[in-house]
Amino acid sequence: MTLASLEPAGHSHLVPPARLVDVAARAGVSIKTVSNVVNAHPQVHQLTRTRVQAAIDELGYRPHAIGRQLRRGRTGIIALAVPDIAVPYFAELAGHVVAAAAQRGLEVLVEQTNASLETERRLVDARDTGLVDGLLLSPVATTADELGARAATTPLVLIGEGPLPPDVDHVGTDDASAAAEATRHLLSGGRREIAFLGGAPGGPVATSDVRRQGWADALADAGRPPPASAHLAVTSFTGACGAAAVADALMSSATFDAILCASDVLALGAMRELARAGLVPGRDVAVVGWDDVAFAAWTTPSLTSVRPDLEAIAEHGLTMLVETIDASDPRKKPPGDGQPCPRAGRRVVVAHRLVVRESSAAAHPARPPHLIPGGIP
Amino acid sequence: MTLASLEPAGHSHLVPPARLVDVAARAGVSIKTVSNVVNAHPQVHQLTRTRVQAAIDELGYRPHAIGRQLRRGRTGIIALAVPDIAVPYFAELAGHVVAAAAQRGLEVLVEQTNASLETERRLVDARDTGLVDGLLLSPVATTADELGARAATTPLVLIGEGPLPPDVDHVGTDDASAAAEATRHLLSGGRREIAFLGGAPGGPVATSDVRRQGWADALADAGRPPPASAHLAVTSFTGACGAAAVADALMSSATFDAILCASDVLALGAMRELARAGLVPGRDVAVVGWDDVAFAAWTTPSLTSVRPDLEAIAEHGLTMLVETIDASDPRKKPPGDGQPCPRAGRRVVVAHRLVVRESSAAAHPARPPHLIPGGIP
DNA sequence: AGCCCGGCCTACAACGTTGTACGAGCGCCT
DNA sequence: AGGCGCTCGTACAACGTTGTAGGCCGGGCT
Repeated sequence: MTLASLEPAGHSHLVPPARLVDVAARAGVSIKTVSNVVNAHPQVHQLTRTRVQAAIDELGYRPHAIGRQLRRGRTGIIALAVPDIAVPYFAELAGHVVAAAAQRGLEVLVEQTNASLETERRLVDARDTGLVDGLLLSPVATTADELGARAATTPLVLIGEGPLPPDVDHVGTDDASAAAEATRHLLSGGRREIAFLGGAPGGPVATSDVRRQGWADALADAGRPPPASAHLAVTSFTGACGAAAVADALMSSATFDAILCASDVLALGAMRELARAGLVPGRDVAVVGWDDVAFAAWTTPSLTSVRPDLEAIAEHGLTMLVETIDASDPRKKPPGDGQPCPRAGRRVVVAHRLVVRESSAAAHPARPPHLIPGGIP
Repeated sequence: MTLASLEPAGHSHLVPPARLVDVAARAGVSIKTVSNVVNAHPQVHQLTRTRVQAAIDELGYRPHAIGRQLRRGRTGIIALAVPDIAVPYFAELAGHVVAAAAQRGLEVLVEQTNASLETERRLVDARDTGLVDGLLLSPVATTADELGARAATTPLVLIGEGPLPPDVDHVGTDDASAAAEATRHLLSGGRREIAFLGGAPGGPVATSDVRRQGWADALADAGRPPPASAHLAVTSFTGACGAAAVADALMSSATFDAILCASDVLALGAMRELARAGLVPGRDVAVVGWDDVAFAAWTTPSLTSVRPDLEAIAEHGLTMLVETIDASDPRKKPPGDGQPCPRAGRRVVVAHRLVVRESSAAAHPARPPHLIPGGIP
């Protein structure tokens, strides 16, 4: 054994990485035996195993992912497609998806659709085949509609709300119930004129429609169906749009003492605009956000928000996706192929929770809630 | 031509996708000719090209990414490794990286290191070879130190601040200057006791050290070197830690009329704690954040913040990475190999800008700045 | 002694693509 | 008419891995 043979795995980039054939030559066995050692196949004698392992360590051999993928027909990579990874909600979702994927030994490729139909179609059509094993897609409404007709060339699970096609797997929360729950919370706090801030009805952001419906239903149930002026519409889920919509509403002399917002970012913009108009959010106007992103707990006043169980969404979405991938693998024959292929159009509804904070304090408190010491839940 | 041959590319998942050999058979040419058509090689007769293209369209052929990658020795995928993609700063960074990568026809694999040394080492050591062409890494300090010694098996560019090894490419902002600039801004607004809120000195988050130094230097230059009590230390960059550190400082009767924070999230927690203690952020205590993430413009008061040019970081980081990838490709010989390989230890410093908002208003204004109408920049 | 069987290892052939080298056909020039 | 060069297309061999089928060898059985 030479000294050179003992140098650590880290080698200059001029030395090409070791392959199976290199290890095989050094250990004096066939490449298949090395492969068997690497993959912990039992059919290798203990002595041989030790010798091969030594060669592997000496050469710093690492399996080459691409060769392996080509042979196995799997990449171990799934794609996560969201409109914009910089949006806090999608970033937090991605965090959970990446973590859940890592637990399963999968890698996550992030795609940004910019809520563009064309981009989403391209992803679903899987222009380059085989790059990813499956796709986790947060679709805009129109694409979701299409998906029923279009056959996906790659396993697919949808994330989010809206009118979804019946034959594609999907995981999300029950947003209508959540919106109704948030609305009832505001009513029970003595709020009487509750506005809804979100995407325009029938717009590209279907999420808003479902939440808006839950809000309208809850108000109708309470005997106070909302007037048209209580719908505050935005074109995108940004602080600027939230503030602008509230500014418009204040200008048009619409009256409200609470706002249910379709996202925390919108809520933040709304609270800012209220303050700018001399109204104290949480006292004069209650505000409820959606998503419960990290900053919601630390605004002033802190933001009441609907918190979807993102971990469960990631977990169930990934589980379904992996099941579909396994089932669609043409190489592996289904062991018990009796069951009629459960992989079409499953719906998983995960939990949500209304996290109550200062921004939705009961009407007319003794002191402005955002100044009450110890007010943090 | 049968009817079936005209059916669109979207096929059932039971039909295996078309390969080059299928197209070749249908067009009556060799697979290499099909390959030449797909890759737009000029050596194909126009007539043949048309015939092959027809066969491609009829079969809905898409190149198989893995086979291609194996042959070419490239995957077209780069990894972006950040401590936590859910943190707004890293999410926004990722957004720019993904966008810049898409422009270059590259895909981005997101890895979360959880600021763990072990995870970062694993990524740099490239356990599986060949999966990604290169790595964009936002390291914790200790790993960065190691990188000089450890030979990376994959092209590598570092993002961020701190004591970085001299022989690895790096892109970031001049945080010391930015901190000094922010400090001078506070001084010029009449602030006298300026605290710094960030990671503990010498801690794992090297970013804090550089910013802290710039702050301390600026104060020293102004003849007011900061006392030890002006260092507010956190263990992680969360709203909770920011609030707790400020609470501690208020309790210990440290005096300050301004806080320079190492991140916007910390600043948000700090502002909340100030408000809870009855102090109005932006009036009684000025607050400056860092990163200028999306929510900074919409808090109340809106947050003055140091905005690094994330787009430039993504752009330059990716450019360097692609250059290194190209240079380290063993198959392609350097055309003019005269220059001595520029791919080691380059430093790129991108611009930053102090975005002044309400939270750093001048001391003792006539009215609380957060109530001034039209106060939004 | 001959046979079978199980343990251990190897040869071969894919997975789908593309660079290299060469060959067939054709027109043009001498 | 024969040789030359050009255009277009093909055969082959990789890239690195792993499933399948089969081979060799020793021990236990008849």
